Amino acid sequence: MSYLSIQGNVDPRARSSYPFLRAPVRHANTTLRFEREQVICLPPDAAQVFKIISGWVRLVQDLADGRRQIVSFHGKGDFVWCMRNASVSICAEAIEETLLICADGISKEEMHQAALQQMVEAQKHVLLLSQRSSDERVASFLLDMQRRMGSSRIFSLPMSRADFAAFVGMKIETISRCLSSLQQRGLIRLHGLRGVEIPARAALERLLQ
Amino acid sequence: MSYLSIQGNVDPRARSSYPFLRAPVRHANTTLRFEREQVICLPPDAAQVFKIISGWVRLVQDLADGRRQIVSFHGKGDFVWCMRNASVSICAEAIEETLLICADGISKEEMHQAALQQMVEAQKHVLLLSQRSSDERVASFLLDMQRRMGSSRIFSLPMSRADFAAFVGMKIETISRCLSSLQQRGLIRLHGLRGVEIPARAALERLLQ
DNA sequence: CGGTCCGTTGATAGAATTCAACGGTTGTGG
DNA sequence: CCACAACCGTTGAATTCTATCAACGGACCG
Repeated sequence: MSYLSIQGNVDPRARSSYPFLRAPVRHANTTLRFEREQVICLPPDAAQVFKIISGWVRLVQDLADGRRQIVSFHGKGDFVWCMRNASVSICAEAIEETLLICADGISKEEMHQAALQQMVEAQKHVLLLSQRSSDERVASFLLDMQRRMGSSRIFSLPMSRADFAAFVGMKIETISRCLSSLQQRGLIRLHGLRGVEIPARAALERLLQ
Repeated sequence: MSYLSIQGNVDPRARSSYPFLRAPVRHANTTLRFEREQVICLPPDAAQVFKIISGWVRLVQDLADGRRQIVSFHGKGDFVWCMRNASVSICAEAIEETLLICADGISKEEMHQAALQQMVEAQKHVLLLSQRSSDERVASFLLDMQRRMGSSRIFSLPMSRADFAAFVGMKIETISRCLSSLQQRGLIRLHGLRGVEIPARAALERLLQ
C-alpha cells in the first residue's frame, strides 16, 4: 500500500489505509460511487448538488486548530449540496460506500423544499446543542437515527464514535459514558461497536420530556 | 395600567409594562411600527416576509419548559421570515421600536440570497455553540454586533443580557463574568449597561485564533 | 421616595473534559 | 494462518468549566 505524500499539515486520514484523494467510480452517466472516508468532489461540469442512492455521507466543517464540526449526516434519498462561502466551507465525505447521482435535473420546487428542510434541521440542531444535556443529546441522536434507519428496534449506526461526538458537540469519552449509562438504565442495549437496540422508544423519548 | 388576564402558564412579558398582544401601528400602505417587546404578527393577507427599516428584532423559539432559545437577531436592512413547521415554531419579536415593510414584492433572487445567508449564519451559530468556550462565544458575539452596528469603536448593544445569554446558549451570570473578565484583561470596556467599547479589534479577534 | 427589574459578584454544586490506562477489534505482513 | 501493530471504544480519577443559589447595588418607573 503506497501513501500519498503531503506537505505541511498532514490530514490524519491521509495516513490511514484510505488515501482520501481519489476519483469516484463512474457507473452510469450520472451515478458515482465513493468509498469509505472519501471526500466527495463532483466533476466540475456537474451542478454541485447530488442525491444519495445508498450509503451515508457526512457534512464536515474543519477548524483551523484541527477540531472538526459535523454539520449533518445524510442517507438514502437525501439531497446534499456543498456550501462554500467567504465565512464557511463545508465538505461532504462518505462514511461508508456510497452511491449517488449528480442532480442537475432537480426541479426548483424540489430544491426549495430540501433547502427549507435543511434550515429546519439546522434550527433543531442549534436547540440540541444549546439546551440539551449530554444524555439528552445522545438519546435524541439515537432516536433520530433509528427513525432514519427505518424505525426497526435494532439498527446499526453508520458512523464511528468520533463522528457521533463531532456532531453532538461532545467528546467521545462522554458519548461512551452516556451510552453506558443509558444501557444500565435499561433504555438501550448495545450490540457490538455499532449496533443499538431501543427496547421501548417511548421510555427513551421521555428523557426529552 | 391594566393587565391582560391569561390562564395557565403566564408569559412573563404579560406581567411587564408592555402587554404583548397589540396591533402594530400602520404608517403607510406597507410600513408597520412595532414597539419594544411586541410580538411581530403580520396581517394575514401579507406575505410572511418583511424587511427591517430601523430597529432590532429577535427570532425566538420557546420551549415547553419555559426556556427560550434566541435563533438570531436582525437589524436595519435584514430580511426576516417566520418559519413554522411541524417540528419548529419560531416567532419574531421587536426588542426596541422597529419599523418594517411587508415585503410582498421582493424578487426571487433577493429572497434566495437572503435564505442562503440565513443558512450560513445558522451554520456559524452551530459552530459557536458546539466548539467555543464561554469567553470565545462572548467575544465572537461582540465582534459580530460591532460589525453590524457599523464597526464604530463604541457601540450600544440593542438587547438585554437575558437575550444575549439566550442567543449564545449561556446563563446571564456567565455572560456577566465573561464581560468582566474581558474588561479586566483590557480587551473591552463597558459603558453603562448596554455600551461596549472595543479598543483594539485585533486583540479581541486573537481570542478566536 | 419606594418598589421592581436588571446586572454584577461570591460561594458552592454539578457537569463535561482531560489525562491515563486498558481490552477488544481490525487489518497487515510474515 | 498467526502474530503484531494500529485503531477504536470503554472506564477511572482528577481537573476545569459552567450553572445554580444567594446577596447586593444601581437604574428605571410609578
